[in-house]
Amino acid sequence: MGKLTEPLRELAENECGLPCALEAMGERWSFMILRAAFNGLKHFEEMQSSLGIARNILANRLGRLVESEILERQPCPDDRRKVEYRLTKRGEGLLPAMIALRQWGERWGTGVPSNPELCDSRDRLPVNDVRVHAHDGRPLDWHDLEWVDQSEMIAEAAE
Amino acid sequence: MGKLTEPLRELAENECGLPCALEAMGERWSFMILRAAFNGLKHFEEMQSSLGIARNILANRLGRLVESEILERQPCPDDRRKVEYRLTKRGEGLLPAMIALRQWGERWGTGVPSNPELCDSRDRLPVNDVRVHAHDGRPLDWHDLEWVDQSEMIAEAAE
DNA sequence: CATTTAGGTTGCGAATCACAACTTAGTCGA
DNA sequence: TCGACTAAGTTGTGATTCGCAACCTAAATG
Repeated sequence: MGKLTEPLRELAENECGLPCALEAMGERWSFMILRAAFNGLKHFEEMQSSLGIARNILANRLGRLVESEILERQPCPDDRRKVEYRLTKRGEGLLPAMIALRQWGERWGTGVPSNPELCDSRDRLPVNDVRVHAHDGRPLDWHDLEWVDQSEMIAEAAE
Repeated sequence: MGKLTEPLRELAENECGLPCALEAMGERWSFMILRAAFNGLKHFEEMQSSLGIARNILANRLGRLVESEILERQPCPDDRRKVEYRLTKRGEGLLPAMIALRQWGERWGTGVPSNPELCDSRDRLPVNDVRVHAHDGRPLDWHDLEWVDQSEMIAEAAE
């Protein structure tokens, strides 16, 4: 991933999904709220007391997450005071990013052995570390990566 | 991951690597600076002009990333004005999280087809989507996950 | 020796955060 | 049916942080 010609580097940096992801999830608390949602918390008061976040900030973040369609806001029919915030498919798509971050924090953070551990519910064995994998499943590191212009690939294939 | 008994839920939320990861990477620009580092940018001015970030903010972030030992700050011997910021192993460990975020942004963001594409340099084929995998390699989704208390597992195994 | 470059620092107004108090609508128990 | 309580916010206020521009210092360059 160090082998960039100049025009490619420009593209790689500007036409990248990262800024877009950060626009939705880059603010303080957003990831903590997402984690709470993954852990099954659905209500404002639940999240507020669990996270210890200020109420106005929580209201603002929930609003933004709903706007980004990461959460879905639905008033409860049985108790009309309550509101349910539920993960959308888009929100569920953030699972790998969240777990990768969490695992990094556990690996390189305080060195806590992390208990309870995240497991496959089928066999209750711990999940693998989240990694980048090649097309054929080989795990890849930074130096195995490269930016490839797909239009060039098509041109090459045509030769 | 919704099947938490109350004490387990407490643990899962408080004894979690996520807050620790966010302490290091949760501020605005941190991930963009990390991406720049992965793309081979090493110098202050390079990053500043590439990212369009304010100089004081960049200085502050680089300082924090060095403090967190995600980047390493080394004065260049050949030109003693220059300073090199290099990824540490700890910093490289953030690759999966960054790629996962980037892929999410590409998938759910503007819908841009993302060109150039991140590829395995060995065969120049696009990498897989970053996912959570079980111990045996099966890809897992949110509902396949569960928190397991390892001390309980040991107790169970002893039976 | 004057100019340019690299990597910052400083000052200041604008935006965001955090804490507490208040509000509004709906529920519950007597 | 009425007072107490709960859920989900909103408002006000001070403390932080952000972003921009200008400035600074040491080193290289011509």
